[in-house]
Amino acid sequence: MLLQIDHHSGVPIYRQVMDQIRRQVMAGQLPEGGQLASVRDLAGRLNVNPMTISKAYALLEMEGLLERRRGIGLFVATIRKDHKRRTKTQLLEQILTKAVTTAVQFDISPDEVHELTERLFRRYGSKVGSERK
Amino acid sequence: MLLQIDHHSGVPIYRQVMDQIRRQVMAGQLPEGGQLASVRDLAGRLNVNPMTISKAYALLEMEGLLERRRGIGLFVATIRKDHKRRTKTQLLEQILTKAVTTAVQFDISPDEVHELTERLFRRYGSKVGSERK
Amino acid sequence: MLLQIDHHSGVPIYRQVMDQIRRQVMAGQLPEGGQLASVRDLAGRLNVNPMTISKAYALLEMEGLLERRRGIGLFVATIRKDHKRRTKTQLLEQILTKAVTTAVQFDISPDEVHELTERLFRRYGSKVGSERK
Amino acid sequence: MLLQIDHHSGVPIYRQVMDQIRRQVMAGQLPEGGQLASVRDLAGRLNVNPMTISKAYALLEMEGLLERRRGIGLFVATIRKDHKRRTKTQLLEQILTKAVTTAVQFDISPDEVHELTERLFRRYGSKVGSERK
DNA sequence: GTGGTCTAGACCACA
DNA sequence: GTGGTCTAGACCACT
Repeated sequence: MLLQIDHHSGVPIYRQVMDQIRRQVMAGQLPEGGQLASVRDLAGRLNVNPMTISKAYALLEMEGLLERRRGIGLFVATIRKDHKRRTKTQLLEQILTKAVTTAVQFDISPDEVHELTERLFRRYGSKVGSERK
Repeated sequence: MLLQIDHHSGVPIYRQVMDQIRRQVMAGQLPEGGQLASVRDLAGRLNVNPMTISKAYALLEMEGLLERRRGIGLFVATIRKDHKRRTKTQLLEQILTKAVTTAVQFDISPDEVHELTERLFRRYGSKVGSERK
Repeated sequence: MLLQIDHHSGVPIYRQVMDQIRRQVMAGQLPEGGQLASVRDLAGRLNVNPMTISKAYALLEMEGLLERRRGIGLFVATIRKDHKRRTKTQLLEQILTKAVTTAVQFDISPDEVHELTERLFRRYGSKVGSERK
Repeated sequence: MLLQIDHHSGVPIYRQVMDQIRRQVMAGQLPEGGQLASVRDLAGRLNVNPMTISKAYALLEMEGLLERRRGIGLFVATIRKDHKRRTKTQLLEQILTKAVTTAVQFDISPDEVHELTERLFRRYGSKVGSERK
C-alpha cells in the first residue's frame, strides 16, 4: 500500500490518507477482505504521527469502508459489487459536473471540452491495466 | 452580483466568495471596470462577517483581479484578452485533469467519460450565450 | 451545561461527553440552535484535555446532532420534532428490550417487572418537570 | 452451550462470553455441577482465539461462578438458592434503572413505559418455561 | 503484536 | 475569540 502525502497542500494529512485509501479500495488496488498496513507501520513509513493514521482509519471504519477485528488489525470491508460500481460513477459524475458547469459558464463548447479530455487521457494513460504498484 | 454561500461545505467562506467572483469575472458576468458591491453591503446580504468579505476582496486585489480606487470603491481590473482566455482554459483543465485521473484509476473508459460528459452538458445547458444575470 | 465524567468507569471520556450531550439535546435541556460551551471552556471545567472534547464534538457533528459555524462555535442542530420523538422512543425501547429478554430468561414475571419499575420510578422521580439544572 | 459473538459490537469478546455464561447459569440453562465446553472446543466453534476463551473462564472462576477440577475440566459451581435469586433480581434492576432514568429524562410517563414493557413481553414471550436449548 | 485513548502543548485558519 | 490539526509519548485493552 503506497500513499503519497503532500505536507504543503493544506489538506489535512488524515484526509489525504482517507482519500487515497478510499480510492484504492474503489479501484480494487486494495482487495476486499485484505488487511491494511498497521497504524504504526504506516505512520512510520509516511513519517507522521500514529494518531494521525489512527484517525484516518477510524473515520473510514465509521464510513463502513473498513472493518476492525479487535486485537488483530483493520481489513477492507466487503462491499456489494453494484454498490461499488455506483459509488465509482457517482464520484466521477460529481467531478465532471463541476467541469461541465464551469465550461458552460466560460462559454467553452462541448467539442473543446471533449478535445481537452482526450488530450488529458493520452497524457495520464487510459491504457487498460495501467501501472499498478 | 449574486453569490451562493454554503455554510456546511467546509470551504472557508472567504474562499467561496473569491472563487465565485473570479469565475464571474472570467465569464464576463462581472464586466471589466465594473464596480463591486461594498464590503458592508455584500456582507449584509450574505449574512456573514464584514471582515470575511474584506479579506476576500483584499486577496483578489493582491491577485490583480480587482483594483482599489481610494475613496470610491473596488473595481474589476482590465485583463488582457489572451490572458483571460488562458486562465479560463487553465481552470477548466485543472478540473478535467482530476476527472480523467479518477476515471483512469477506476478503469472507466474515455468513451464512458465522453458519454457522461455529453449527458451533463445536456442537463446543464451548453447553449451559447446562456443565462447572464 | 453540566456534565458528569466518571474517570474510573472504563468508558472513554469522549463517549461519556457524547452520550450526555445527546441525551440533553433529546431531553430538551439543550435547546435547538443553542450554542454549546466552547471546547476550551468545557475542557477546563471537566479538567480534561481539549482534544478529548473536540473529538466528542466532532463526532456529534458527524452524527448531525451539532452544527459548526466556522470561527464562531458549535450549535445544536435543528431536528424535526417527530424525528426527535421517534429517536427518544427508540432509545428507550432498546433498553427495555434488554430488560424484558433478561426477565424472560430469568423466569421473572411481567408483574414482578412492573412492580420493580414502579419502585424505581418512585425512587428516581417521575414527577413532571423534575429537577432541571 | 450456545453463545452468540458479535464482532462488531465493540464489547470485548471475552466479556461477551462471560456475560452469556453468567446469564445461562442464572437462568438454569447451564445446570449447577455441569461441565463446560473445553477452551479449545468452544474457541473452535466460535472461531475466536483460545486465549480469549481461557481469559473468560479464568475470570468467571475468580468470580466463584465456575470451579476448576484439575485434569478434568471446568464445572458450574453450586450457588445458594437465595443468593442466586438475589443476583438475578440485581441484574434485572440494574437494567431497569437505566430504563427508568432514561424515561424520566425524556419526559416519558410511567404509564407509557408500562405499556411499552407489556408490548415487549408479548413480543419476546413471557410464557413460563420458555424455549430452553 | 494490534488499535484506542489521553495528555500537554504547539501552530493554524476562520470570523 | 472559535475549532482543527499535529506531535511525541504514555498507558491500556484485546488477541
